[in-house]
Order: sequence, then C-alpha cells, then structure tokens
Amino acid sequence: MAVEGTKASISRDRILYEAEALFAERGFYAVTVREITRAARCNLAAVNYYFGNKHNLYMEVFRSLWGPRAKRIFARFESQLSAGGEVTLKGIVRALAEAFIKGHLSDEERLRHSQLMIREMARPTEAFEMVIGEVIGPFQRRMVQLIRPFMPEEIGRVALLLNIQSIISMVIHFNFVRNPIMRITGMQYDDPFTDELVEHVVQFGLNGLNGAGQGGGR
Amino acid sequence: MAVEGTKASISRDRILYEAEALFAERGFYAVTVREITRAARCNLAAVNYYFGNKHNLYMEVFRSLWGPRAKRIFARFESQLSAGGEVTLKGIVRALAEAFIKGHLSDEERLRHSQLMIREMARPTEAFEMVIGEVIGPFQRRMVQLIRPFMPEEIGRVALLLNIQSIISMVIHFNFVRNPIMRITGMQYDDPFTDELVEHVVQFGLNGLNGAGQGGGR
DNA sequence: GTCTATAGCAGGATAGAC
DNA sequence: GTCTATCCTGCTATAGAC
Repeated sequence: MAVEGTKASISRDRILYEAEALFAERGFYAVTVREITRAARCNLAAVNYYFGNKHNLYMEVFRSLWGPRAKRIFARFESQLSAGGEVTLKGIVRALAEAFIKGHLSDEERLRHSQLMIREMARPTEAFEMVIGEVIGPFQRRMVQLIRPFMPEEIGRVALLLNIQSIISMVIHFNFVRNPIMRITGMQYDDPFTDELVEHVVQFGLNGLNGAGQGGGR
Repeated sequence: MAVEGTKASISRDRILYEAEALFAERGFYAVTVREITRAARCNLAAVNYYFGNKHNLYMEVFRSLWGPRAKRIFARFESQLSAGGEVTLKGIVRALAEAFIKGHLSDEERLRHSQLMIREMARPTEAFEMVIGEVIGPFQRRMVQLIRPFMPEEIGRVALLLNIQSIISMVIHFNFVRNPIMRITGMQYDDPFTDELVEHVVQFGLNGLNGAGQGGGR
C-alpha cells in the first residue's frame, strides 16, 4: 500500500521478513514476539503497533510475502514451460521440479517458502484457506489440464490427481526433509546436488507417470 | 520396567498416550502440560512426578511408544515381504506401501506415528538421534540391500538412495498431508481410498524404479 | 500415587513518554 | 514511529497435604 522503502515502513518490513524466517523454521508457537523484534532490531512493542498482535503478523506474512512469492514461482513455471517450444510430459515435470527445487529464489528463501506451506498443509490455520484457494488449488487445476492429454483416456479424476500429487510429494520431500537426506546420502544441498535432484525427480516422475493406468510392470 | 497395567502405572501410561497424540498433532510448543494432564484425566503435577519435566515426557514418548511401534512396523514389513515367496521389486514396494499406509495399526495411530516422525525430520530435537539411528537408518540400509539387485549394475550409491527416498516421499506425503489431499480429491481416508492409495504408490513407484539409470522415457 | 496450592517466570499486550 | 516500563495471563515446576 504505502511506498516501499520509506522510513515509515522499514521496521515493519524487517519484522515481516524476520517473522517469516522464524515461523517457517520453528512454527508459530515456538517463536516469541520478543525473538522476532530482537531479530528485526526493533522494539518489543513494534509488532503490536504494526500488526495488532502476533497472530495478525503471522497472517500478514502469508498475505504479503508468501502469497506473492508463490505467484512468482507459478509464473516462472509457466514461462519455463512455454520457453521450450512444444510442451512435453518431460518438459512439464522438469519445469515443476526446477520451480520447486532450483527456481530463481535463494536457497534459503525457497526452504522458508516450502516450510511455511507444509506447516499449513500439516496443520491448517486461517492461512490455509488462502494457501489452498489461491495457490495450491489453481496450481493443481493447471497441472491436471497440462497432464491430462498425456494420460490414457480412461484414467479417473482421482487417479490423475494422485499422479500429480506423487510428483509434488517428491519435490516437497527433497526440500523439506533435508536433515535426514543429508545425513543419509552424505550430500550437501549445493548446486551439483540440486541438479542431481532435479534430474532424479524428472526421471522418476516421468516413468511413474508413463506407467499410469497400465497396472505396473514386472 | 514395572509390570504393565498395575495401578501404579495407569496414570503414567495415560499421560504418555495422550501426550503422544497431542505432540503429534500440534508439536511440542503448542501443547501445554495442562492440556496433557486434562486429556489424561489426572492432575497437573503428575507430569512432573512421573517424568520430571515436559521435555523428558516428550523424549519418553519416543523411547517407549514411538520406537517400539516403529520396530513393529518394520517387522510387519519383513514378514509381509517373505510371505509372498519370491521377492520381487513389486513385492518390496507393496510391502512398504502397505506397512506405511495400511499396516496393522489403527488409522489414528498410524497418522500419529507419521506426524511425530516428520516433526523430527523437519526440525530435529534430541529424539532425532534415536529416530534416525535406530529406525530410519536401519530401514534405509535394508531397502538398499533389497533393491540393489533389481537396479542396473552401474547405478551410484546416491542415485539408489534417491530412488528409495522417492518411494518413501509418497507414503509420507499421502499420510501426512491429508488435509489438502482430501480437499483436492474430495476423498475420505477410508478403506477403499487407502487401498487405491496403496495401488497407486505401488504402480507409480515401480515404474519410477524400473526407469532408474536409463535417462527417462518419451 | 494423587491431589491442591502456589511459587516463579516468560509470554503477549498496552500505556504513555519522547 | 519508536522507545521504556509495566500489566496480566498462562505456563512450568515445586512444596507439601492426604
């Protein structure tokens, strides 16, 4: 609303930014207003001044940071999709994997984004309606539209959705469950490894999709 | 240690049971000792009497409920695996999917089990060492041992682990992220639907695995 | 082993100076 | 818009009666 970057909004922005990081990392209840204001290098009273209370701050994180970022990721997915000329199943899966695992965000920001989303999926709050209504729902519908032409005619609606969810489960998993993944594989989440992750998701997901509706081989 | 079911241990057991349900559903910080003791129909002081403090109670949930249950699930997986005679790749994936999605636990208990595990994976506490050292690690090694023979000779260690993790990502996803799944598919987690989930995971996972190391089709 | 009562403290929220 | 000081609730943990 207000002009970005004015003196008036600097503290407010820092609070939002730090609050998102902390909520993503540890969840609403584990984070205190004192921590947030300390991280944002401002006063304890600032959260109440700008957002009324802690809960409103949480909601505002979704409205003004998470939501717009999700839209940027979606836009990126679409532009990569149409950049490759003809749309193939492989191109769709690759665009999805890259949007979630690599994308144009910093590694830290992408992790934060996934964590907030998964927290809402696992334990919905008021933000869930926004997350599913404005982001997950539309994305899901778009994926159905994209993938349907590559699936057998007779595939059911639910079966199609489960296929899409399975691809999504991988990208979520590899983003969110980093600790055990690093521990088990011994890898760090650096560029070569995330490249390998994308390649893996594309290959595994494509083969999974290609087998849809045929009862599975071997 | 003490004889199960004696008067002496009834309150303690109820606290453990209710604490696990609450911690799984909402996480350590969102749950209060008051809630736990209210749910267990005993006094506020009981948590400190039996467990010293709230944190020890959390750890005890993992030691005496979660850990043993994980071992039962593992045993179930093994027995189903050997029950089918010859071990096939499909048999392995099916045993895994059934152990996590159906299994012999009640639906509520399985959900609880997954939720606690994922909380630790996403945000490790002291319980993480136990979870990964005694459960996830051994299971992962067993899966490597089982699946390796079906993979191309030249497949790398990390590639193999990513394939295994991808199967696991699906069963975790379909267990944990129920809210959006139900919302999106319009399905309830009843028997027919979990059957469909198992079939889907088996088929999608099998196709994903069968394509491993070949660079993806189409 | 279970209870009541309460200490002690950390948290969210507010009042009011600057 | 930002700060300090403070209120008050609700929490964990403990003391001590039964």
